[in-house]
Amino acid sequence: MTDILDAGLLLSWYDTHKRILPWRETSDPYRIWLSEVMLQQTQVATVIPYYERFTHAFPDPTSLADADDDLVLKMWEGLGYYNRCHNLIKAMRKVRDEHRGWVPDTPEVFSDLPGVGPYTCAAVQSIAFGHRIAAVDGNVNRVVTRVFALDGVVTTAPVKRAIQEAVDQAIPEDRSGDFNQAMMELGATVCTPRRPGCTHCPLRGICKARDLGKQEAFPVQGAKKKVPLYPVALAVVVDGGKILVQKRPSSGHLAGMWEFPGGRILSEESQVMALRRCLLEELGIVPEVGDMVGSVTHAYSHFKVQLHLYLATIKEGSVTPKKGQPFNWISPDELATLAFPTANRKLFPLLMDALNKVGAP
DNA sequence: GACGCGTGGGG
DNA sequence: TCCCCAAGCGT
Repeated sequence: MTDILDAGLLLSWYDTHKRILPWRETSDPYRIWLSEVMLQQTQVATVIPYYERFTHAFPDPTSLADADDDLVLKMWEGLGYYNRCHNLIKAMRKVRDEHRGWVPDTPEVFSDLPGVGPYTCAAVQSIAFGHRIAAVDGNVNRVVTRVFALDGVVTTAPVKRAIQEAVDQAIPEDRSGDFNQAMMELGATVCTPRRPGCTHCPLRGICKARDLGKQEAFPVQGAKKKVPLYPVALAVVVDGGKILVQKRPSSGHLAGMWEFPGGRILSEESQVMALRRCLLEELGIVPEVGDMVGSVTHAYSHFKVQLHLYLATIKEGSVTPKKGQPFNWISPDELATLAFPTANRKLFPLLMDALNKVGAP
């Protein structure tokens, strides 16, 4: 590799063009860490309100470590990738119990914490403590593959090595944190996936992709597989003005979130049949299935669901979850106090309409 | 190394 | 409407 990323150029561009962001107004390692976790696979505009609420409710690692898991998850509700939240809680408890409440200031110790991978370690340790470690995220991948016209699939080992080498060489002794942020800021605001602003890019003079007129051809992505669509039947089981909600297992998909009971509709099975089967299997109850509340579709990262929600009452049996999952009878008002996945939340307004109709004279 | 893991915005 | 993508990590 003949050319090298010019750190001076990037830093002076950053000084002039960086956005004002809440986590850039602090030097608190905890807040910088919190922002980096929230920003994983998540856009700045989405993160800002969550960051503000978290820092207000939990101003330091110990206050987050001492908080109730369900409250923290409720505050994370809607941000997605909920294992980030669970790992964050675990990490803060380790900080409280093993590091006297202080965020570790060495990469070796810090990277041992749950949810801290290579990127987050490099970002926090460089920005908060000045360690000279290059952070490679999606933005950096895009900038570097364009500057050097790296035409292999970006997720393959040789390309990853080349990217790492390029930033390792370029990162300066001074202002390593600002260098990392400059690379990401450039990727986020100028060297964008589509229609990059090459004419006002500080690297326009050395960018090979621009020379070739093929900026948008980089990075080369691997083949994506298309996601399946699963039909799902759910029930609002009503009893004496209360409705039944169930807590998901503490690991896996949507860990620890609350939801309406139900499950996948098998082929050859009607929605109502599926609902009867699932409620018997999961909860040991035979329902009387009533009116449909409504349907919504929702796309997760790796599949889509079509949710069909029905009103129901218990005809036989009492609720005894097969896997010992916690459940709760709540008033409709209390739905807002529990952490629900967005797919379930889409059903809330439909449910309120349905309950008003049933309850009205 | 591949896959599981959310959500909202933009084209 | 649908596809792509965004400051990744754990298994």
